[in-house]
Amino acid sequence: MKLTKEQAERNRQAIIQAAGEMFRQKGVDGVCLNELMKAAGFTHGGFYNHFATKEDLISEVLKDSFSQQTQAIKHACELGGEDAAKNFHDIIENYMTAEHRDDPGSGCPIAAFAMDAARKGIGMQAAYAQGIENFLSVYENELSSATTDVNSETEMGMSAAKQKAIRLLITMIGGMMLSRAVAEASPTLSDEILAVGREQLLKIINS
Amino acid sequence: MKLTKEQAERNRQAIIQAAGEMFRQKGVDGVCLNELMKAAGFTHGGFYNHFATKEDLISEVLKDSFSQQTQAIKHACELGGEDAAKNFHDIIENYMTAEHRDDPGSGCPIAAFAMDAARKGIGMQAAYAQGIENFLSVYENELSSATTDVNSETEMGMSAAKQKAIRLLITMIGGMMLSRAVAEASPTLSDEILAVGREQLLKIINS
DNA sequence: TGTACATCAGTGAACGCGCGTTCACTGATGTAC
DNA sequence: TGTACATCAGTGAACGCGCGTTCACTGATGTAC
Repeated sequence: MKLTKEQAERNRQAIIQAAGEMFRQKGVDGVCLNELMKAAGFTHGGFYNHFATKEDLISEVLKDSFSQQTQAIKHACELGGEDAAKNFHDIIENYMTAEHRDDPGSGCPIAAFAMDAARKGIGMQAAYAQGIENFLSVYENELSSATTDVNSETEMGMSAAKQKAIRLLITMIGGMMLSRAVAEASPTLSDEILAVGREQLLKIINS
Repeated sequence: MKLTKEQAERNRQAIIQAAGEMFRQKGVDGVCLNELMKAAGFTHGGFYNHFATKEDLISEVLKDSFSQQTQAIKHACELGGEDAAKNFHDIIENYMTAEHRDDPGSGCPIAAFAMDAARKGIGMQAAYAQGIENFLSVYENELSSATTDVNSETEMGMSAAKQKAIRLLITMIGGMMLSRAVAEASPTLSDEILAVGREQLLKIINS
């Protein structure tokens, strides 16, 4: 039962899509190929028609997740128009929410894959680091268009825009991961972390 | 070859200690009982003389790691004396370093166990959340002793001290996890993240 | 205080299960003539 | 354009390995008399 090239490619994308959600929810080691293929609508043996190894799928998933996220941000910024401060405000209000916290599967890959990137092999970490670099330059660009003084060098040897971008990233990822880490056991604390994180992010934007 | 009660208890502590380091390095799923017991100096079969299950060990390790960390902070604050700003300055300079980043095994359990807490069962998350609550109240206490206005309520429904403590925690954990997540693939970016995180933390202390 | 017995931390082999991976097979698609 | 054959995505059983856990056994410690 060979399929058309187009159908085969759609199936491949379906596997990547399902893996993207499940890996973000449970981690790359928390998902076995059997349940993954079942979620994508296939039996597990067919996996190796599309990918050489699980490792191979993981790097495809990382590339895919990061490019989707970067595209989404760029798109939001273009839709939002010239007012960079308002664009960031919208991004933050979308990011630091209980909905995002409770649905990692369709959420931020930087928060979801940070631990796997730190612990898995250099291949995965390289894909992850590349994703972060791209993400940061989108932020930098948008920040640079907002004000003029952010283009100046700081005593830390990087542009003020990059510094601000990293500050935002640290706070988003730290807030999201911490609020997720206590979400079930201490829902109140989890909400407080989100609220403080959001307020801190707005402070950074307006600084 | 039964041992004295004292020796048996020392051996149990040796297992917890080894597990504490290895779990922080590789995650609780990244360490098998065989290598764990070998690292502690035993054969794997003896594990169940001390713990009912791996789960059981994990919660012992969490309790132990968090109490050690809390003790260390309290101790540092007492040694440092009354100057709370200087105490926090010291804590931050110790935390946001390449040494800490490159040695998670003897480092901060909040950063090391965040992902496992989010994804493993409610038991582990409860122990983790309790550890964070304790940690936050130590910070709150120290912050309250520093200034007077931090005791005021804010519009967010929590004390200014707690708000500040959460801000510090978010930035420490976000900065450490991110810098670890790219440490091998992008050492320059990893260092930049540490530097920006440190500067941001000092800014929070002095605000 | 000495003797006999129960306890229990340690050892190392074994079990059972889940996982990543392989394999023989199917049959529709795409290609060569 | 039609026919014959190679390709290849899918299926489901099987393999091999690693892991958590169990088990029979050992022998020094701790306890009961």
